[in-house]
Amino acid sequence: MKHVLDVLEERGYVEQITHREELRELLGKEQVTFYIGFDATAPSLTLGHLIPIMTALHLYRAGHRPIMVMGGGTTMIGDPSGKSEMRQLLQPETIAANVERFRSQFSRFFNFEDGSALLVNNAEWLLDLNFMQFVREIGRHFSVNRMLTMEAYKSRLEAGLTFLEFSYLLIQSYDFLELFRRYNCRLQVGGNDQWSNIIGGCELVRKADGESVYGLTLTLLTTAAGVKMGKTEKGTVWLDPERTSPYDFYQYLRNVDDADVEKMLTLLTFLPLDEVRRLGRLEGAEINRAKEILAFEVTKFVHGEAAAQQAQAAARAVFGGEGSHDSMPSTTMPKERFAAGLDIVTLLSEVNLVKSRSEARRLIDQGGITLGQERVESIDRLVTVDDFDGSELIIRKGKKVYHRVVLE
RNA sequence: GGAGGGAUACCCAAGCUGGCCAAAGGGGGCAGACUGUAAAUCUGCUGGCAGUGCCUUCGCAGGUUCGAAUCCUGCUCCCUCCA
Repeated sequence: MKHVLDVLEERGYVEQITHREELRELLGKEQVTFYIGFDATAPSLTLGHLIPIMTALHLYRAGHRPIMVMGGGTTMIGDPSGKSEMRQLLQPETIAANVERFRSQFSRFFNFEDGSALLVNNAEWLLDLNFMQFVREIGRHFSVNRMLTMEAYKSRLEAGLTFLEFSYLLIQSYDFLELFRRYNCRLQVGGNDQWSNIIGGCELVRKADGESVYGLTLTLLTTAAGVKMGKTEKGTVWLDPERTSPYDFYQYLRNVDDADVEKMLTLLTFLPLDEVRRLGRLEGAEINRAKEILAFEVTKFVHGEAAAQQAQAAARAVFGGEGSHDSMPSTTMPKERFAAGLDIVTLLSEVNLVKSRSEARRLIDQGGITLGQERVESIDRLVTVDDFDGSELIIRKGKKVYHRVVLE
């Protein structure tokens, strides 16, 4: 069996490692406990979080023990790394609520029941820290001179950095020490923007307890154009189906740039590399096949097979013209509403296809609305029962947004 | 605590010798054409309501004025330098 570090490197997850050879040897000879921390700044994990999750799973499958650390404590501070301005401080209740969401989302991917994987919240040991004690025992190991030269703070040293945030590095470093002491955790994995924080932790454990621990950073999910992946016009692509429906999730992946397909397949699926390479080589319209596989596999991973099947069927129905429309977003409206004809602008805003009536007018003026097969030419267009195909009417906005109105 | 600079629409950023400002320009986004549910390109749109009129908007609250993003007062937040 291939060494797990080689697998991670081959698939392009790894950005930097502290002591590569030592770590490789350690991972090869015994079960290693490692941790990945997650900021509890949002009420759901996002597409980008799949990178650390996939990495953890690769290690997990190779027999190592993951600790998924939820930042119930660290989020009280807010990591300034790479940020150009200070984050809004979150309320403790909000953080606690976010942590609970994460807890259930992580449970999809790991088995926390049998102890093969652990789920912990750093609020447990951070919230009640005593400042004097902390500064004396932990603070003395950190050089401010050194911290000031760190790339992660560069933009902040120009724009302003408060001590609150500057202390973040110590807090996260302390996490590593705590996890090392509690669980013999010897490896911290994180996004590449976490490099400074991770090194901080490694050095702290070394200085405080004289033990060797390691750090490994991951590539960030970006498009070929260098833009952070997982952001859309509607905002972030969430893993929570209530925030990003499985259909939209599927569509997001189905529509990635040609140039990104191979990378996404490598990072976000478990498909064998030779298969990924083969799919990545497809040209022209053929590459759509690879995109379908990407979308299906990742949706299945996150939302389960049934949801993935449904999303795929819905997408094919809409774009391929076959299959049923059942999974399309739809609104049920009473038949009487259309008896005298309902004006198109009102209809569009009632089914939430537009944010305002002005937007609806604009859209229609520009030929962006289609009812069934017919493009709407006038903003005065009345929609009647005759426009329905049986009891349903498919409204299309632009090329990709569909909505079904069902009569009742 | 003292001195100076700043806060403009989703973001960046003009305007700030008062009316011609719903507010230049860029980015982003949306729509159209071309396509492969791609990229690139070109075109249009991008506060709300309503057929060219009205309403809300230029950090917040007041004031001056026929009229204010533009002038005055107070407040909040941010930055820089000094203590």
